[in-house]
Amino acid sequence: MEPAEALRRVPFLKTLPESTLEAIAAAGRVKRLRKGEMLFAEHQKCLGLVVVLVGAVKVYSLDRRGRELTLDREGPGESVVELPLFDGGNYPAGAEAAEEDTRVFIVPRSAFQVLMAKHPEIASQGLRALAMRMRRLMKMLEAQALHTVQARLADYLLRTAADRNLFDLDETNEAIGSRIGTVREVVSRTLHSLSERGAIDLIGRSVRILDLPLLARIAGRED
Amino acid sequence: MEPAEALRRVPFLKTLPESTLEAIAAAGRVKRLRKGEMLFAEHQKCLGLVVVLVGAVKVYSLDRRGRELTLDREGPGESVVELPLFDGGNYPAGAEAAEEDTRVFIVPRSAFQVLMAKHPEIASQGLRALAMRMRRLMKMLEAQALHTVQARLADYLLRTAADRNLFDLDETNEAIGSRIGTVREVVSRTLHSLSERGAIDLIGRSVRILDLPLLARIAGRED
DNA sequence: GTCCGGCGATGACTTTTGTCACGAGAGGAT
DNA sequence: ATCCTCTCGTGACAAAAGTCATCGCCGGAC
Repeated sequence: MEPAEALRRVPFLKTLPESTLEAIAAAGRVKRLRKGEMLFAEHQKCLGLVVVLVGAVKVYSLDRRGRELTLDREGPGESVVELPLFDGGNYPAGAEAAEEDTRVFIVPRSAFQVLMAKHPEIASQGLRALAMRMRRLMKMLEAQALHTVQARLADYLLRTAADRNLFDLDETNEAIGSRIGTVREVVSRTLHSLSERGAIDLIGRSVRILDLPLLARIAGRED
Repeated sequence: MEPAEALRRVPFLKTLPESTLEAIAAAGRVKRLRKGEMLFAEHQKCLGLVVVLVGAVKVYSLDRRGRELTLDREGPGESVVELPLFDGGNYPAGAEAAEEDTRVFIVPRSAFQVLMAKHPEIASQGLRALAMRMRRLMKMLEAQALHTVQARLADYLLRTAADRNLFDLDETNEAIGSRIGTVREVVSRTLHSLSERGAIDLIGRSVRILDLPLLARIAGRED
């Protein structure tokens, strides 16, 4: 994906005139990363506006014993942790490439600030972008604090399924664990227990939803 | 506190000219609440800009079995859950008065939007306000997912202490539990275990920090 | 082909958290 | 004073989650 095109997809930039986007695209640079390579660490100073061009970036938080919580995963055309871009603070989490040969586009914060001063609509659109992230975060927090692993995993499955009835788990149990705040063994066991309860059918890495209402109930969805 | 004064304290409004604030103050109304009375429920439509005048408002999330997680507590001059104000969605959490005879000031969202259109600096200041909340939320999420109850409680104590060496717990164990994502019994026991480990001294409801480095270590603070 | 590394499954525990039940003290209301 | 109500503390369990160790499978590297 070309930088200018990627920028055009970013929700809080897409209203800008083409010429401005191209000017911005000229002010940034591309960075290539290998899978697992760090893009930035928690507490690090803001790199600027970071947009994924190719591959994916995983945003995560670590505890000191190395256990990891995946906060987000950004694909092409998505921007990575805008937070410090807006408030001038440091990164609240770390990020690394989640795929081989990931490419990101980086525009220094100073250039972005000039842009923001000139285009006040960026702020109001940025507000929406942050608000969306915030809602996701609140859901995650609520789930961590109030739901069991089984509920969180059921929810993960429902999200991954995206209305399909049959789908593959394309993340490892380890990665799923990191997303829902547990470890690989527990993911494995819990998947099997969901299967025993008749909510899903599990063949290898493919999942068939057998009882959608049950799964939704386990996930704690009120709808 | 007078409405105009309260508005003047809100971070994303304080840059506005006095006359504008007074106009806004004239467009809103005061609502009184008794302790425990609900201000709004999760999923409810946005009331508008809500600023606490007197007392305090607790923002919380509930699971279906009634267990509660306190997300925030806003005092006089603070605004309550601005999120839906900015993105037009519904409330992501519920809120109720945390003190007897709490008073809040409510400006309908439509009036706020007119204001925002006229004063673009509200958006950029609002961005900062949301960013701050988001950082708090990320910390909470990280703590829930990766830290034990003991660590979260130690962190709570450090925050409550605010550099003092001796202080009182002015929330009940139940309320503390709701803040750190557990239940009252566990708070009680964990306080005593912190005391046994020599980190604090516990006399009634007053806490003396005996070993600050230890407490910080238990809390998982890297500094 | 053979070896290795990554991944999943699982048994056997341990630790951490949550639940239930009960008793006791403090303090306000009548 | 005498109730009530709220809150804390605690024992006894139960349940949930995490840890450790092992095994088997698969697929890629050589």
